[in-house]
Amino acid sequence: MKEAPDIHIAALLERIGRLLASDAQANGLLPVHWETLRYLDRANRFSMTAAALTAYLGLTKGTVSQSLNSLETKGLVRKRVDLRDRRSKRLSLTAEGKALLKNDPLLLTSQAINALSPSAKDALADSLQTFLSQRLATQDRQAFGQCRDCRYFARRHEKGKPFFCQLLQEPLNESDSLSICYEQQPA
Amino acid sequence: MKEAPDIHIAALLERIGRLLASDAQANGLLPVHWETLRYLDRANRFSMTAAALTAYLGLTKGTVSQSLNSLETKGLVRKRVDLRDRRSKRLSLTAEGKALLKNDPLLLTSQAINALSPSAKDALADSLQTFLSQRLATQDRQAFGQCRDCRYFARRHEKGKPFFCQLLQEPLNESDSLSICYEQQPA
DNA sequence: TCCTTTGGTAGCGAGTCGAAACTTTTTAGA
DNA sequence: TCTAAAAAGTTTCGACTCGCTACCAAAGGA
Repeated sequence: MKEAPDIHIAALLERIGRLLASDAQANGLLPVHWETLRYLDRANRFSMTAAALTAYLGLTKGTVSQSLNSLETKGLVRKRVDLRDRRSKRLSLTAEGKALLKNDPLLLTSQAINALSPSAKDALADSLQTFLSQRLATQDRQAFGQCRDCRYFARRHEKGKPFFCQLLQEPLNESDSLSICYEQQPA
Repeated sequence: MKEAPDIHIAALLERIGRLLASDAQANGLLPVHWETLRYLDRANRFSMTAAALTAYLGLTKGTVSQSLNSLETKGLVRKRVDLRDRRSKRLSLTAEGKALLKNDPLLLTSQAINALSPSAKDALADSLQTFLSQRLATQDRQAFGQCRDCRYFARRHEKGKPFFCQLLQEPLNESDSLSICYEQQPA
């Protein structure tokens, strides 16, 4: 590996992407379904909507609506109307949905990662994260980073709800601070 | 980035894969079409068949057959029956197909890669290559590596055709040695 | 009040994709 | 040599994604 032209790395990323996508056709679910379940598992309460999911996946509203219908029919996702904004519906994983994530085909991929050396892993994670941010920024798409890395994230030093979102004016707990957020803007 | 758990890296890879796939819907072509054009551009003469492409993409024969028909109708790919083995058809890119590769959406990705430091690039290429080989091996799938990295690759020190394939008993030139091959087995 | 924006749905058409059945050609075995 | 199995591709079918357009209802301004 004496040379590493950019186009070669790009081709590797694309090829690996396809490989993972074809692995993801497990348990009768399609790749986009797995992505949806993972998103709902990791997103905070402000981001559990079809609109946020649409932005995350980079698809159109109609497509996402259909996928969610399919997942709801399968009993993996639940939709409830938001009482504050009655246009919106709040999404959540059902117990079945959460259970299914234990069989996430991504765990297979995770094992192949395990074969890398610790330093290679760190470097890989760094590079991929940088690349992803870069790529999303050039398309004016949200980063969906962790809450705690957001410019609106503040510490209040209170028990139970030690953090605070200055954008939504909402208290945050430890778990919130680790979730990914639709509104997140890197500090 | 103090921690880099395997599952996190796996999720990054999957997310980036989807991102690239949605970019790849350019020029009216679908992601799998671009992958096909790129494959035919990089494969050696022993690997320009639907069967090899099927193994490369990890899809079924039927699906690939349909994709190729679509590309042939668009005038990007040509099919000709192989005179030695009349079951087989030899694929090739048309002039239009080669020209279209100049607009490969992968070039966009390539630019985002460019933002990384040289050392990060090298590390990234290494890690991705290792990961890909690992992943393909566990599924008993071919590596599709470069001809010159194959255990059947030999040097003959003759002009014009300086190399030789000990598996297919065929002379190879410089260009052959750089192509990816269906039969390739890492040395 | 009117008008725009936002969140979501419904229907359409194109096309992937897997599965299975099928044709033709090649190869291996008795 | 005859025959059976394997290999290369094609075709058809059904399920589903995905973009697109049109649509509806709620929210927010001017």
